[in-house]
Amino acid sequence: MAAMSERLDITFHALADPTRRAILSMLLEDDMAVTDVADPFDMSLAAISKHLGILTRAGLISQERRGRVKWCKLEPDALRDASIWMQSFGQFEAVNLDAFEKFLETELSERGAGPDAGPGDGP
Amino acid sequence: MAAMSERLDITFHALADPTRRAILSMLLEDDMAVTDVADPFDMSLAAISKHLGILTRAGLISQERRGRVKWCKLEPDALRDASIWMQSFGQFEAVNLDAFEKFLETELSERGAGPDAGPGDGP
DNA sequence: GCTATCGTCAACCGTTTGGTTGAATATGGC
DNA sequence: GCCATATTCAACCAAACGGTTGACGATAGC
Repeated sequence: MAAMSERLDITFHALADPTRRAILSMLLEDDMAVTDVADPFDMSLAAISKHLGILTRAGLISQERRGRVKWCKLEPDALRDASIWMQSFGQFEAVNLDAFEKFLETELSERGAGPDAGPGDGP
Repeated sequence: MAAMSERLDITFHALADPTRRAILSMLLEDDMAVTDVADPFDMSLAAISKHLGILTRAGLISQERRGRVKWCKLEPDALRDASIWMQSFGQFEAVNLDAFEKFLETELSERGAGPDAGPGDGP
């Protein structure tokens, strides 16, 4: 399926930039306006706007305009295809399977505890 | 952790190219020599050699020279960090959790059945 | 020792990327 | 209506990307 391949291109490319991953981390905590997203970065607003466009095209976030403010919201589902693609490479390695079992365990036991700083990778 | 961020940059960038993902798919089935990897692609050997260099630097494959032939081997462990990073964005979404539980189920039930064509995305 | 094969290197090319700046386009509040 | 705020657009820039070609360095086989 060619469309799938293109989607993976776009998704992985979007994730291959530390600024964009940091933005995703920030959005884990809450929806944010574009200006607020840009605030902690040592970079022009226009640059952040471009990054947000790339994340939006990848489906990793959605942007909704309310008044003059555009709100950015994380869309974690978009990661699923890429994540599943990646896992297909691990499925014949016992080590990797263990890693995912462990992930699920901690995921389940920590369920309900709010995020504190996201997965790291801040600016 | 800056080193972690850089590793994610390199890993995701390596995955953001259809040729490189196709190479990984091919290596799922067996280890291959550089020339054999290049064979199905409509592209120069030098170009494939560069792609293999990028995959190697990302730790996604390893290359071992035996005689005049250089063998390429998949290293699925390198995907683990990136995969775990991705999952951290899904962990507050029940839908995603379900997806991973389902993945684990099918993974466990299909264990032992050899791969037939990899996860697709061929050239 | 020749010659063919395997793979990389170096130089080049056009395109894309990630950033800048300044102007433009809403919308909101008084 | 007017000014401030929020966001994007357009043009530009240096650097990186993905590809080509041709020369080159090893190794294998005869």
